[in-house]
Amino acid sequence: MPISRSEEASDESTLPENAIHGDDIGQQLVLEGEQKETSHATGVGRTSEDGYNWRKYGQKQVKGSEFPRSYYKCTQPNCPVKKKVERSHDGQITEIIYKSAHNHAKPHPNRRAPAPAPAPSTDEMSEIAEAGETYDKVDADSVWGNIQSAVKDTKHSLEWKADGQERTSSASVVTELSDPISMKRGRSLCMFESEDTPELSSTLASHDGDEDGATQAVVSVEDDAEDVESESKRRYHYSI
DNA sequence: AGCCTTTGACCAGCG
DNA sequence: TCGCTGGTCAAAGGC
Repeated sequence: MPISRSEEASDESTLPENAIHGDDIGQQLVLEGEQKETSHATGVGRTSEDGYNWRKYGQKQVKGSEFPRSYYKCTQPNCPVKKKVERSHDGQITEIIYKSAHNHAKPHPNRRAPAPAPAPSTDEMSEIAEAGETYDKVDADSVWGNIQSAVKDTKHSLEWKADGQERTSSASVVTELSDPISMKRGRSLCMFESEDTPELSSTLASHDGDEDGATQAVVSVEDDAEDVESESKRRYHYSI
């Protein structure tokens, strides 16, 4: 069931750029909430959790987990990014694995694509190109570099009986900054690392052998169901 | 009309 | 070599 989170919107708007800058080899990981990603149809609202647009291209029941894993691709034309998402029966995301890095800027929240035209192509380009400085501009809009929004909704913890590994999941938040820039930004904003971030374990693995510069970011969302209330807190003090 | 989700089948890697 | 598993493709249907 779709939990209607209040907002994807807010997510998006609040969730800013976890973008990475293009070539970086980036490593990024983002944790998303669990909103249903797509409101469907053409239009706005397809951006999900991390602000990018994703298209689901497959789903499969994997062995270790009792929940199916979904496969998504970034809809941006030349963006190689893919992500695997596992979610529990209530729609809560239990794990997200990103592969590769976006080579484009994050689409604007209310806009589908970066607008091909006229305008400014500089915007996104510049972000990619000179992230550092441009960020400032961008910042105006979105302010922080890359945080992830969290997951919320923890209803119960489920047990992953997997083969041996057990994990309770429900959701939690993970904040991870891998980009220097973001780091910097994060720091200046003092937002991450909420003191109450429960246990979130995130693993980041970069394989550089895989595909050129391919990266994989694994985000495991585990958490204590009991923290439900901390959710709000968890929302990271995002304050500008 | 366009794009997305769903779902079964196919393919490749590994033990 | 065979079987298993994970990942991707592609057709059909929906919004």
